[in-house]
Amino acid sequence: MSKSVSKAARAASSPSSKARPQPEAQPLRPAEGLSIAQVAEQAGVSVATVSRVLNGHENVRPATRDKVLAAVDASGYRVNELARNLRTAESRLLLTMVPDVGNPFYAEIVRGIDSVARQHGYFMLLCDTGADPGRERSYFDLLRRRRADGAICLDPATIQQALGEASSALPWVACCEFDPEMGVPYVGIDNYRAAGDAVRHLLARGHRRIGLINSDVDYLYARQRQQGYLDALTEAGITPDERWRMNLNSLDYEAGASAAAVLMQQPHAPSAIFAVSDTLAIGVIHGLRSVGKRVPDDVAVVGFDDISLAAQVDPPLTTIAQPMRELGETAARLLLQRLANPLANVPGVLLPHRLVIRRSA
Amino acid sequence: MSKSVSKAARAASSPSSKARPQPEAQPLRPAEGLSIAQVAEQAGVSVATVSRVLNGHENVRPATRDKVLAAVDASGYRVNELARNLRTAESRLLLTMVPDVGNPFYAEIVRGIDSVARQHGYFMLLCDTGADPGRERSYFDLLRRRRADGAICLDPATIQQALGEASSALPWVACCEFDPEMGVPYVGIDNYRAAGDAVRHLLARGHRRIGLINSDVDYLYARQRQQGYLDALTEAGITPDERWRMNLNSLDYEAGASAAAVLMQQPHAPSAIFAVSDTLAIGVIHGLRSVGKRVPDDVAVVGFDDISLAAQVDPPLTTIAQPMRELGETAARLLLQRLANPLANVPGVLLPHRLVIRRSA
DNA sequence: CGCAAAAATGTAATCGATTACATTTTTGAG
DNA sequence: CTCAAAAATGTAATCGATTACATTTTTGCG
Repeated sequence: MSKSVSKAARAASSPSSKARPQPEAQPLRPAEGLSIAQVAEQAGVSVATVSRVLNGHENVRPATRDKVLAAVDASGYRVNELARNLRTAESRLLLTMVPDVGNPFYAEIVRGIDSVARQHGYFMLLCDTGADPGRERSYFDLLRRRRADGAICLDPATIQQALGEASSALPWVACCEFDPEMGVPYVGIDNYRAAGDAVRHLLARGHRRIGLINSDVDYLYARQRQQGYLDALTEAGITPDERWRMNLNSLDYEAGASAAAVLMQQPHAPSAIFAVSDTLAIGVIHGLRSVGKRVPDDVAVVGFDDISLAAQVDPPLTTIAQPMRELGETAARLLLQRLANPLANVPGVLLPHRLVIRRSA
Repeated sequence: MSKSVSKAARAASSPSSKARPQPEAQPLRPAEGLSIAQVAEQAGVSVATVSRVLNGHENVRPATRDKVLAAVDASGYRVNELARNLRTAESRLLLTMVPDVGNPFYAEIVRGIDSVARQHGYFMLLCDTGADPGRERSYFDLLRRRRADGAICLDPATIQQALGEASSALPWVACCEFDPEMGVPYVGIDNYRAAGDAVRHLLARGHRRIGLINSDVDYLYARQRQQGYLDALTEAGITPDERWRMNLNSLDYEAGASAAAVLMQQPHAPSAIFAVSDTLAIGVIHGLRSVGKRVPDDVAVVGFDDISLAAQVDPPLTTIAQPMRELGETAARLLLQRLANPLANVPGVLLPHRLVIRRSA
């Protein structure tokens, strides 16, 4: 485990900013596997024929095909995809950038992507962007280095950054966070309307002091949801109070819990809280309980996403359901479309959301 | 989106059992990127020199290095890793097989793997084994096809199958589910002791009717935990009742909820339940509540794993903590060790567990 | 300054597949 | 049976890097 790490290896090179560990003098791994040439010899045909059989081309006589297949079976030959990939100039890998696989919302989207990718013969290269703090070099470089054929980005921070640069020429798709103006294909929901729906539900229940626990307003989705929240209040004749709003830079349970506790310390504390993610909302419920508030009797809570856990907590969470699986599947399909036809302009897609009323509000 | 899928493409070929979509007559994508040769020309040196600069080899005069770097910067050249990988015979990809990324337990392990892999210049190829029902062909074939350099398997079902076959020659590591006899490196915890600890905690609280909600006993870890449970009861002078035990083939919340409901319908229902995963346990709490039982007053619950959510539910979950992050990190390190030195025999590693007492028991 | 050793650079083989194009074999109409 | 067209197969170029080995340049001691 003591590989020497070279100093240079600048630009053009490997993961993030680290230098690529050198193979250390070893005389290139002595090709362990069989090559197509050996199989061809065994079968008494040319490499071209073997390749044709393996790739299911037409124009191979059944007898020949059988000979080849027999040789393949006998030798246990497996295609070397490294070589195939170089020749066909595709990696058959789809890069998926997630801020946090641990967040069940993203996990479910990832499954959607994975399933569509597999159906089309692609595998998924997963990058947990949050895990790597020193992410100077853009992950999109992986595309340029042919590490992946295309990318799906779920991380709002990375998406923002990419939209800022001129990355729109690269084959990628934005998911959940997007800007319709930028010409980058996207999937998402109507965040403005969704947030409005959540707030209107609380208003209908008689709440007038409604808090918002949001993520960083640098993100478009956060601004859209905030605007939906503000407009819904204003339309109901309520002047939003800035002290009801909080912005967090994390979506995990703990963040929600402590934010709720803080919010409740105010003199005119809200009687309802809208959190922009279920993980936050679940933390909020926990935080409220820890300061002696009951949900929904003292404070109502509405979440966002409808992760599978939302129905299991106590009280079951009222939330805005996002079609996570479909978001992932659609993102993958858009990307594949774009790969198949780089010129066609791929549309943006908005999927429907849905208010799921449970007991927390 | 209408790629024709070839019929043949047997053996030796692409993902799972599907045939690889044909490139469809297109005359091989016209090399979009710059090649090292072009950069070499621009810099007025040979390709070898460019390569040496890019890989940080010694013996390059600073002036030359600068020329090359300038040419690289000017041209925006990026290494084609497809070509590099073929030449160096490594994909720099680590395959990670998970039964379900949606399960927070696995998600956290995945992060551990990812972080170590990245530190060593590897990326992670994620396969959600559960997502693909028709997984006839072994995922380990991805190793033989050079799609990945090594694999970490978290899926007990896949591990069992792999241990059955003679896959021990392939560079892979088992995580969480393992058999010390098989010569395959592994990381995990002492399941027998851990389960015993959980049960003994419940015994100490005065419980005598203790239920077990377990996964399929085909899995070693499930058998080990069951044995730990049984022995702990026996040692306390209690004859285990078979009706207190349930085996599920899913670990998700719903499975736990309905199992709990079933368990409570019996005449001599348990006064405590030990579930072998926190997701199950959280479902159990929910299920108990739905049949009118309070936790921990009517029924105590102990979980397993200590996912971050465990502290956030109501009541906070007493559980056996597994060092998830470390499990993942260790698995990755063992694998890298094995890759660096294929001959050395890599040891099995048992990491410590810990009983975390909260309010559910 | 001369010259051997060391350092820098270049040339070309190589990794293992795919496939354009050339060649051979098969087919079947007359 | 003949022969042109169609089908099957083979030959060799190619993808773009890495690197062994050959060659040139630099270094520095006498």
